[in-house]
Amino acid sequence: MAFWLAKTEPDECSIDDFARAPQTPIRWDGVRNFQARNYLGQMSVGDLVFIYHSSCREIGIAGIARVSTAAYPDPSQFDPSSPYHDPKSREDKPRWQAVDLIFQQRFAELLPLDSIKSLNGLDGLPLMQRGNRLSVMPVSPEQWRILLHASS
DNA sequence: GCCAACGTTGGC
DNA sequence: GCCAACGTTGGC
Repeated sequence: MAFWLAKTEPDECSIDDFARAPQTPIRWDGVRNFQARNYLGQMSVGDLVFIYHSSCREIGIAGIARVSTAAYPDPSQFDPSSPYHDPKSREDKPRWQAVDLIFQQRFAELLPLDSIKSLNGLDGLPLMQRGNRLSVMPVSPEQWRILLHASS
């Protein structure tokens, strides 16, 4: 089993949206960065994903979701009415992928970015680098343990 | 294939 | 709302 971190703007999709319907998978779509897409493609059913709230008042890790469906072509790329539409994508040659995530856990308190930055042992996690824009990233088992421990 | 211009991300 | 960082686009 592998570990990941995925960013989201909570106005769009937050940990509360997962918690509200804990049995209902949410499609993680709209990823339009090649490196992030490649990581999506590496996700397996059962992998755990930190849900990170970005571009909002309380920035940080809000909880955990679980991969319920591995990567498949992101339907929004074919939809001209979607903000994620990509005219370069074709049904027989999709450029972008989505996964389905399902609720796992909501942290009692969000783990703020400030706290994350003060932790030791997270060197190399792209989130730690200033100016980093990667929206889906791998988390090593050790990094996962450190972050999970800091959240409680 | 270089690189300037442009658009987007995301913390502050 | 600002702006630094950085990915993408397009002219050459």
